[in-house]
Amino acid sequence: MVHAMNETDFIKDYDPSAFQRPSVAVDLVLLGIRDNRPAVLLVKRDQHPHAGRWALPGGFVGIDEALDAAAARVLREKAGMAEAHLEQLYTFGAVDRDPRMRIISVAYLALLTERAFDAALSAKPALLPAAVEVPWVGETGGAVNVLSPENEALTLAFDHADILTMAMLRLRGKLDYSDVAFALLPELFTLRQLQDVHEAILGASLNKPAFRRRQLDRGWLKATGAYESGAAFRPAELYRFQPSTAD
Amino acid sequence: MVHAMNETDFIKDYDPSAFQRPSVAVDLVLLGIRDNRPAVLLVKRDQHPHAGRWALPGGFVGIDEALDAAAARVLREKAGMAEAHLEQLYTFGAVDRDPRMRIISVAYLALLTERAFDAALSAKPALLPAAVEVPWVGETGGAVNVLSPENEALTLAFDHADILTMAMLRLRGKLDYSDVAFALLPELFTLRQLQDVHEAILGASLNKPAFRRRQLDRGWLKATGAYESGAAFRPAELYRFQPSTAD
DNA sequence: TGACATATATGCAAATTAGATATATGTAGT
DNA sequence: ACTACATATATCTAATTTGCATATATGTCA
Repeated sequence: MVHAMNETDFIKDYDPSAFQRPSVAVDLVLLGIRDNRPAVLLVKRDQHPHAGRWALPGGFVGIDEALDAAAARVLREKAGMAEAHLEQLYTFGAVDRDPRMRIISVAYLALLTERAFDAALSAKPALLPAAVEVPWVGETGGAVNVLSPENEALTLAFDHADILTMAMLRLRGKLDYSDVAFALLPELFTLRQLQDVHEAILGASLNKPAFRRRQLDRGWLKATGAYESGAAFRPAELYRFQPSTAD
Repeated sequence: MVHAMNETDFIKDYDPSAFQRPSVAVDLVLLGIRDNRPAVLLVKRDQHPHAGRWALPGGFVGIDEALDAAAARVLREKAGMAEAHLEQLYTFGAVDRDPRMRIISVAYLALLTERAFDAALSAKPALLPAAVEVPWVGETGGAVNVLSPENEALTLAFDHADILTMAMLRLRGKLDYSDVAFALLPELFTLRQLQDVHEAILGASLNKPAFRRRQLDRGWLKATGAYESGAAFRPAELYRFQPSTAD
């Protein structure tokens, strides 16, 4: 970034409220699948607004930091995680979403494998793994319910319930035309595991042969020839996600 | 918004760069269909970065202004338009997207009927109606080409070509599962007009009976019993968009 | 060795979609 | 008034996709 000019020289031409700028933050929906249910990692607020409530981990965007970089940094700092599927979700900019001051929040969706989810919990024991339920309302889904490990309903801080709702609906919407599901699975997985992930996100059960056919026809799955181990019955073949050559 | 506390009391606890905040702007993709092709309204930059280039109309977000409100204001001020379908698109936050200073831009997609598009042009003659082409690349689409009325290729200012590209791809993606197409049509329209809009956005031609069936089965169309006039052949029935009762 | 649980494969009916074709209905010209 | 014409609208059939049931395969474990 070029800071050669004196900012004030031109800011006034463009931005009458240049010295009353909103702050910009990123908030992360750290999503994984646990026990075949969607789960998010939350942090407990210990300060003024909504103190004691659970919230999405977030942080302010540095003046010389790209949005994606800020999201990656929060992922690193708050979840101790080097990498994860990270995609921008939506930007929340209601004036009073934070009672302290004007904060515009760019929400990101981070998809974690079960391993990564648990690793984050170990690295940051203060994180709460909360189950997420998305009721079926009018063909898509309604506002989410967030449940603590003890199955208590949680009220999230700020507008974080809205953010989480949007994350879940977005995930549902993208599920069958994109490759997001694979971000929730380990390198090698069985078709059953893939179906479990889909069912967890959709909150519905799917027809097995049809699901299998669709997935295989997609051309994204590469059979490894290896099989799962430890099963008390016939083991399933392990597949690997391989983005199609055309894309 | 509550400004009761002195901001500096708590900002420092949360934001180490509190006094070096990015500016937040909104940029609008004002999109309509002209001559069965997608078109956007652009403004000419007369100042420093990218002076002379065409850009998306935009404006800074006021400290006490919601993001959606800022977008609506820009729509009003820059396009002289009271209302239009307005939806948030994506937030662009690369550090060097503006060489002057750090500006995070929340892009909005505004869908205009042909009438509204022309009205904006009359109200603000400085606006340029530019045609947009989205080449088919790998199943979805590639970077857009923007053409002036004289068919010259235009290079947009800043990262506005990226914004426009995302707008077009988003529109394509939503076209057949959402009701966006109706935002581009007048109150009353024929099935042919609806199909024309779809074809313009997809950049492909569709099968007529199949399209007709799908649209009618959706339950969003209400036949009026009235027919178009002025056609030199059999006039088509006029339909009205009626959101389904379930949603 | 056989019960068992699940993976995998196959088959078929139902539903959806694509495409072609036929029919209807307005305008415009003679 | 009649006919050509262009397009709307309706109908029909084949192809494709999907849902679901059933059959077969293959591992563990008692």
